[in-house]
Amino acid sequence: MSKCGRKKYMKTNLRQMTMETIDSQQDGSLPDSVAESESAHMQTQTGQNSIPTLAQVSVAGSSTGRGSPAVTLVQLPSGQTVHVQGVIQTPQPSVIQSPQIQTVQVATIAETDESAESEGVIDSHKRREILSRRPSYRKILNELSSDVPGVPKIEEEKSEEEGTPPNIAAMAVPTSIYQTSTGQYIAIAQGGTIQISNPGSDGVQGLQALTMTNSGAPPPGATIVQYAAQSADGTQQFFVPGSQVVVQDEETELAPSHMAAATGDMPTYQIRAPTTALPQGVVMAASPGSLHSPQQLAEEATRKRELRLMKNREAAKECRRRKKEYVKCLESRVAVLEVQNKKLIEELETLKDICSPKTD
DNA sequence: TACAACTTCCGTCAGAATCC
DNA sequence: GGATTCTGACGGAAGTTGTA
Repeated sequence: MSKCGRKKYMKTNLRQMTMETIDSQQDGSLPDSVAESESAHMQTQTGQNSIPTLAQVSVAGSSTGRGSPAVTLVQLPSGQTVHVQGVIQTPQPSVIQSPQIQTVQVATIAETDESAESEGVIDSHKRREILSRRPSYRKILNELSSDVPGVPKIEEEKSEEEGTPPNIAAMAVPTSIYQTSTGQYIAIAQGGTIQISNPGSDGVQGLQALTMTNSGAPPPGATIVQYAAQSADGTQQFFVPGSQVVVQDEETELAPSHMAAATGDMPTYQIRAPTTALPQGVVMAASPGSLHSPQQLAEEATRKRELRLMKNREAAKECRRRKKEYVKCLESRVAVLEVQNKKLIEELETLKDICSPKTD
């Protein structure tokens, strides 16, 4: 198969995967692609028939009760036990009872990527909240919820909650917040203080502050800070207003007149003038009023393009991450619905046995 | 071991969606 | 209505897997 053919195959596969994920709610089986990638979550497809899948999953209902997130233990045919924590809807204990509203996570016990999975469980609700902030995803999630009576719609978000990294919320009100490709947050405060926050650490401890001491006010309009994950010499650097470069260097080569802050275990940051060509993906901010020659205009256009490309690069990464999250959500929903379907069938059989007169 | 088929990830572009 | 963000589509690179 040619490369082009492969691309088409992949795209077709992706569409099929999405459709099959939805269709599988009807036939009770997971698509191969999903089952393969999500075998750690719940792999229930064991045959071609649609019914056997339902019959080979045993449920040890360990619901924690009304109002709290229920976790259902599911025994798979292979002996593997999985925790099924409600994502969208919990398996209904009875057709008579009203549905309970929950969120869903499927986690596997004793998995090799246990840490990643448990992290997904912990952050699932948070991520769903993040997803719900986007109107497009809010719509999708609402469509998912609309299938199930009793599942609440996602309400409109409060504007003050949007876009603020949790670790920076308690600090001085910054004018700009940027997230690096390594997950760090960089906040530029009004006074020129640069705050660097590691999201994994405590909100206060993860913050590092740099107070810019360089003389001269930055040119008006130069408010963009760009970050390069790693330059060729192994340092991290980003750019601040005033056509200067803040470089993180593991070796503490201090530049006394420009050094802002480097004490203790903190990484060293230096404010330098950019002496070489900018690394890929890094652009400088310039004041619109400072452009004079056509060459400068061309450079400005190039910088704008680089900035746009870098933003789009990050946006694409985030988009792909959200898409994966969305697919996982669908897969989790399939798993929960399968369990629910099995219980309903069992209950139906029980009722049939009770109600039907014996013909002996 | 070489090779093809396949998978996964990434950057970019273009258009849609959303924001202000 | 322009600016910004999001996302589908495309193509390339690198890794994995099965096979002769």
